[in-house]
Parts: sequence; structure tokens; C-alpha cells
Amino acid sequence: MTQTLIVLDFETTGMSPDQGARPTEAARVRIVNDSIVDCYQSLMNAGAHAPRFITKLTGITNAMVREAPGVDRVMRELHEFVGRHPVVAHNASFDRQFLEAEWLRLGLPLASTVLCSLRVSRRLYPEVPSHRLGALVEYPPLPRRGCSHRALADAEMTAHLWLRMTADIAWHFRYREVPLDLMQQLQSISRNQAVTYLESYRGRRGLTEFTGS
DNA sequence: TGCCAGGCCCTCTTTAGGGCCTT
Repeated sequence: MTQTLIVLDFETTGMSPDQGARPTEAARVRIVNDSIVDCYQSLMNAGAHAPRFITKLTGITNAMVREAPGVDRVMRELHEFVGRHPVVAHNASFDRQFLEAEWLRLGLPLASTVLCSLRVSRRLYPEVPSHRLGALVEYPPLPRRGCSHRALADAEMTAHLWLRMTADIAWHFRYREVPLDLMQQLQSISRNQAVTYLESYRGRRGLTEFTGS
């Protein structure tokens, strides 16, 4: 069965749309089964001013944003691209609030399940000292290109992290494939329950899920 | 110059507090 996921990352002018922050850049990475099949990013002009420390963090200047396509166009295209596919983001509550705020402004619904790579990684890798995206992709190193804190680079890192987490589950718990509902449930239980859950889930699904003994 | 949000999650908890993570 084909499984498609859309990994998203936003760069913004601040931490919260409730405080007036708007997105300045969006990136999307499409994963089909266990492969990254395409990537895209676009700056966008929402007419919001980025503070100096944000420009320093992301490298995205107000001049760059002024020359970018309008936020409505970029967000409508993103809505069409995502459709009903599940969405993955690192610390998804952050990206979700901007996604929902911008789409709500345009009268567009969020029809997707939203999954959080940060929450899953905390359950799978409790021994890791930091679950920041930049730290996780070094533990051990994953493919990366571009600059951290740019949307596409971060979305690609998140995609590689997601694929590694599903591969690790498949390897350690002998799954032939890792269903999305397993990942969804995994992020909603406590860290202490994770291993027990992964083992019991395999049992409930039956022997056909085993890759071998 | 220093502070700003919100959700998650752990613990010296649950009638709370504080650290982590995102820009």
C-alpha cells in the first residue's frame, strides 16, 4: 500500500500568530513509502516585519521577503499540495499554529493528521541529550544540505529523521513496514510506555508483520 | 537591554514548577 507524507517547515517573523507573527518561508518535502520523492520551498510576503534577531537566525531579510510571492498564493498552493495527506513537522505544534492561522484566514480547512517528529524522537531515543533538530540529525549523522533555520534544509532534515525513526522501529521490533497509525499512537503515549507499546502493537498485528526471526 | 508564546513532558507532581523546542 502506498503511503504518502508531507513534511513541512515554516520560517516566521516570531513565535506566535496570536502575537502578530507571520510566515516568511515555507518548505515541503514529500515522502512516498520510505523515499523522499520531491522537495520545494518558497519565500512569501505577508507584509510583516522580521526583527533583526530573526534575520540573523534565518538569513531571511525583509528585502528578500518584499520581493517574494504573496502569502495568499503560497499558502493556497500549499493547501492544494497537502490535500488530505498526513503532515509531519519537528515540534509540530509550532508549524501547525501557523498553518491553521494562515489557512483559516483564507477559509481553507486543515484536513490532515499532523504528526510530530520531536514527540516521536523523545520516545524512541530517550538517551539523546538534546532533541533539537540540528542535534538529532548528528546522532548519528544524517544527510543534510543547506543552512539550518532555512525552511527547506530543516524540512529535509526532518524527513530524514522521520525515515530513520521508522527504519529503527522496523529493525528493532521486526516490522515489515511501519504503519502510520503506529507512529500516531506512539506520539500520544508516555515515554515509559513506548517500548511496551511497540511490542504489543506487533503482537496485535500478527506474525505477518515480522521480517523474520 | 531584556523580554516576549504555547504546548509538551518530566518530577523533588497532580491544588505546580520548570526545562525543552519551535522562530
